[in-house]
Formats: sequence, structure tokens, C-alpha cells
Amino acid sequence: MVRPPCCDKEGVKKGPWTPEEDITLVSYIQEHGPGNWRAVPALTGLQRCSKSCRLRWTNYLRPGIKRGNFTNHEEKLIIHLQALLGNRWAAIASYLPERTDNDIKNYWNTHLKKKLRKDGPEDCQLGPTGQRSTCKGQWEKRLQTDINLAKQALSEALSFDPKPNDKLVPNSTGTSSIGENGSTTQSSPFYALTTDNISKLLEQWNKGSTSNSGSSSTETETETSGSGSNCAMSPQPIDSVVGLGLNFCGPELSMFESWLLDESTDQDQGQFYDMSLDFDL
DNA sequence: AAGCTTTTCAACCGCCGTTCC
DNA sequence: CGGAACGGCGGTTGAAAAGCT
Repeated sequence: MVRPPCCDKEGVKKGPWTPEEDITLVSYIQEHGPGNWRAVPALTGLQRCSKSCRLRWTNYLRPGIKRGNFTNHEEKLIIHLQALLGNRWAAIASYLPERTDNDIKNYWNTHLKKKLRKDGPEDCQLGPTGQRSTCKGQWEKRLQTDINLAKQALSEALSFDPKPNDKLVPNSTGTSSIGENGSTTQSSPFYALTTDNISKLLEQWNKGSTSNSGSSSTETETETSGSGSNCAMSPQPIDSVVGLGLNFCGPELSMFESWLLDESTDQDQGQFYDMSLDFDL
């Protein structure tokens, strides 16, 4: 049985929001806070469905949203995160608190996809095993495949006992972590890629790039400190990189970190692919 | 200047997982 | 426990703006 659309009622307005509607919604949320969206239309008198209200708030009216051009830094962050997480825009957006998932999604679809396609021939020449593959798939999709492979492998290797001298630093989820300086604290060839670790990586990168990335002269990275509140990479728990709680026993951190953070990713991507298949479990 | 095409992005749609009753 | 409702997410659409001829 197919549930009828939530807004499939008479008298429910669709289309662009008017300033008056925005004011009504903002006033309500200022008073009651966001949440309980189903009550919003009734309590505000807005002729909108609850979903529409929530969307308008989260994508447009919510304070702290940065609009306008994406900085070079943000762009690279999105590209890296998209490669890691796939089209999980909400997860990606959790690393760019000033951007909405919708914004990031739009930016990806309108700018970055095109950009990557343009750069495609180089990016897509080598597949994970080094052989040529079609550019159509794009390297980030193959990465996802690799992650899935790793997930499968991990489930088979659950009984794997770390060697005593594997200096993995367990975190709350029982996986390893990155040291405070952002570098790996262990020399083990295995490194558990967790949300926590990515957060730290990105945090490091953020710090580093604020001082040296400034390739975009029109918009500096200092924008991110504008609000000062939640613009630090909030490690708001996103789903594990590979979802489903997989702790990705992937390539050595230094390699992965290079791949993730390096400005020129081409070379490292290839290396990363090679490595992703090297740890044959 | 006008008409056509392309690009952008706000908003909608539908699915899915979670919560509530 | 099961069904309904809700909230959240990703994909898609379409109107407006921008660019091009």
C-alpha cells in the first residue's frame, strides 16, 4: 500500500515561500524552538505541510547558514568527503556546519560533478587494481565498491586478533584513533577508519588550511570562524564512513591521510586504490 | 533587443528508519 | 506486537536567472 504524500491535502500551499511565511515560521521557532513539525502548520496558521516547514527552516532560515559561493577549501572538503561517504549529503554536511545538505548536494550536482568529469580522464585512468577502467564510473564510486569489499572482508575477519604490538588506540567504539597531533599513533599497517578519526583528520586539515590554503582570494577561510559557535568541524556523529558500523581496516593512515588531505589527489588516489586491494583479508 | 539554451537552486517527492499509540 | 505517523534523507523537478547567438 502506498502512503499518500504528506502534503496531499487541500489547502496546503506549495511553491516558493513568501517573506511573510518566513517571518511567521521564524517567529514560531524563536518562541518554541525547532521540532514538533507536525504542530507547526496548525500553530502558526501556515498553509504548509510540516515537511515543507522543516525543510524551509533547515535549508534556508536556520541561523548560521552561509550562502553564496563555496570556498576552495569547502570545495575540496566536499570532494574528499563525497569520495569517502558517497552521496550521503547529510553526513557530509555535518562537516560543513554552515552549509546545508541541500546546498552541498546542489553544488555537487551543478559544479563539482562537472568539474570532476572535466578532469575525469586523468582521474579515471586507473582502477583499483591499476588496470584501466571506464571513466564513467568515476573513482569515488570505485572507492565505495572498495569499501564494500572491505566491509565484507571485515565481517569475515571478525575473529582477527590484533597483534600485541599493534598500538591501536581504542576509542569508545573499540576502534583505533588518531593521536592529538592528527598523525597516527601507531605503526600498524592497519588503521581503523572511523567517524571519529575522520573528524580529527578534518579538524587538522581545517586548522592547517586556514593558514595556507588561501588560493581563493575573494573568499577567505576566515569565514568559517565568523559565527564562532559551531563552525569548527563539529564531530557530530555521522554514520560510520562505511555505514553499518564498519571499521574500515584500510590502508595505512599516512597513505590515507595523504589521499584525504592532499591538495593534489591524483597520485594518491591511485596509491589508495592499490592499497585498498592490497590488504586482502 | 529578442529569442533560445543552459545553469542554478529552492522546493517537492517518495522512500526508509524510528517513534508512538 | 503491529500499524500509523513522523522525521530525515537523497533524488528529482521546474521556475527564474544568466549566458549565448
